Amino acid sequence: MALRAAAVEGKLGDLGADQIPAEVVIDRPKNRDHGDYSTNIALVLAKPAGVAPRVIAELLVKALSESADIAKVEVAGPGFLNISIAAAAAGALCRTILSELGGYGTGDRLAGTRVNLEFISANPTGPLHLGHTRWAAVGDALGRVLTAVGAQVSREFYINDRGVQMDRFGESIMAAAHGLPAPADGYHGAYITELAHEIVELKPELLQLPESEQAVAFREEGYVRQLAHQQRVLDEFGTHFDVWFSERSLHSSTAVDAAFAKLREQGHVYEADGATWLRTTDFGDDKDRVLRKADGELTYFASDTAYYVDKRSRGFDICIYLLGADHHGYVGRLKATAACAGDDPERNVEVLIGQMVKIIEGGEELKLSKRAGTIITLEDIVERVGVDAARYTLIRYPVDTPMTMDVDLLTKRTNENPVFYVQYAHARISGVLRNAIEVGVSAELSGFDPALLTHEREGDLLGILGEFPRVVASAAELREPHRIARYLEELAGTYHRFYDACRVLPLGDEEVGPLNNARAVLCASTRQVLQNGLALLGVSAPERM
RNA sequence: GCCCCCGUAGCUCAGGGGAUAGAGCACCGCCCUCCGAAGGCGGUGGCGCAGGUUCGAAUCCUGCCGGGGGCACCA
Repeated sequence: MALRAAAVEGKLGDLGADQIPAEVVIDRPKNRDHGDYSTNIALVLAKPAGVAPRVIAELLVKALSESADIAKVEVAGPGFLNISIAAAAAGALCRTILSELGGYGTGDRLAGTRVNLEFISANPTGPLHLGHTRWAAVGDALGRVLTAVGAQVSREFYINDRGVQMDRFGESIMAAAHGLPAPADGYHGAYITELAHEIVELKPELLQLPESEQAVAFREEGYVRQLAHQQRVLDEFGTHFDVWFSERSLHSSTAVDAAFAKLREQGHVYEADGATWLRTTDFGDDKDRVLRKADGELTYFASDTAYYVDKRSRGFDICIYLLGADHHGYVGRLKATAACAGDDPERNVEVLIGQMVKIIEGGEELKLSKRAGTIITLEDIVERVGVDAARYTLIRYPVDTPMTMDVDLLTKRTNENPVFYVQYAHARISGVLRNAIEVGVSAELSGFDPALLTHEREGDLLGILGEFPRVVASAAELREPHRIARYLEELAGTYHRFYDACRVLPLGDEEVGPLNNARAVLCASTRQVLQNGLALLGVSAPERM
């Protein structure tokens, strides 16, 4: 595709001269009649060149039609250039896919960029709920997508293991251990009693401790178990973290002091009313934030700030935060904090805000979890629909739109259910390829003749297979893993239509011919791309269903 | 009051300035003696409103209307 830029330069010398863009935007037209690819370059250049778009387009047509890979070039509408690729050139894509295998679709757009991806970051005081589950799926997929374009990604879970919530947690378990109801504003739910029983069984001596020590002891025991529980649940969900970062560790190390020193150095820290403040209003925040309260205690904001400074000191170029909609107020202060630390808030900090998730079953919204008492947990979801369906459907929507998970839909095995639609395509191809071996049709590249793939549906399939790398790149760039899912649905549909129209294996006692082989190669290529895409979502690609 | 998100088909939602705005469901009608019908094909039907930028706007900007969420020396 790059050949054209050179061709243009000489002929457009008329007026445009050297302001010809290095890259030309090439689209896949929605309408098949407009060729395999199209470009608006003539429309874009018309104004600066002072030449009618169609004149420029005609020049390009001449240059392009010299290529053997291009079957047809046409000027259409106001000056669009519609390009059709020769079958042989289009089919050669299968060679690329089947030699790159799992590497097909990856790129180097973010090579050398170090990304810190923080998500979920729940308190270790209870089970993970529906909102966390969305992040568990999306955050993990985003990590995979960023990695696929070359970024060095560290996934981090920030453990809020400090502060009054932890104390309430300890007190609640202690109360349960004594058979008492949870204190006001304490934690409820069956899991608290379970934790209490478990701890008492193992360490009955805790019950003899003085009350204040006892609450601390229960807090710590509960903390260890609840965190381990979250880790296990996430592990089973297929979401893995590189770093579990404890808020306490910020305070036991020199991180907080280091962060304060850095901020003072930049001149944005001041004292007022006995408290220590960060002047975030210097950078657009609506009010300054307290770092250390008048009573000497550090605020939660102080921890956040120290954590951010720590991330940057560990060498991350971009710190991505995935937060729930109820935290959108953080965006301003997070960016301002970065600015206070001397960073570029536009480049170094990115915040993705996730909207609410609802879950319905039998037409009714689910609100109760047996175990957690009130909230729907990650485990409740997995129990109902399984890991694949949960992950897929949570990733399938842009995070900034509220979404509803429909349990009944997700357990259906029809094309209403996008997870199964995509997985089914994979299983279907797997079945065809299994049969191919039996009847002696080869899906190997040796002897593959791409020029045989001339059917319209074959062309459609090749076209969409070729788009995969661009989809991955844009999903990474826009931090939108849902694009992968949408692409896979389109790919699956295109395959089903191909399958319907193009017989892969010979019928009855027909001889095996080169077209059978070529189509089998196309099937294998499609299966590979489905696998690669599903892998980016952390969803399995079953051989059979 | 200030801030964030969202208004696209009857429903659930896609759509990074491009040509005739897509998919699933729902409704009507088709396609299996043979590769997985867990599928495919055809029909019906839509960008909240008003301006602006542009050769071109669902997309970018402003205002309005309608819905959801958020404001802390809490965590």
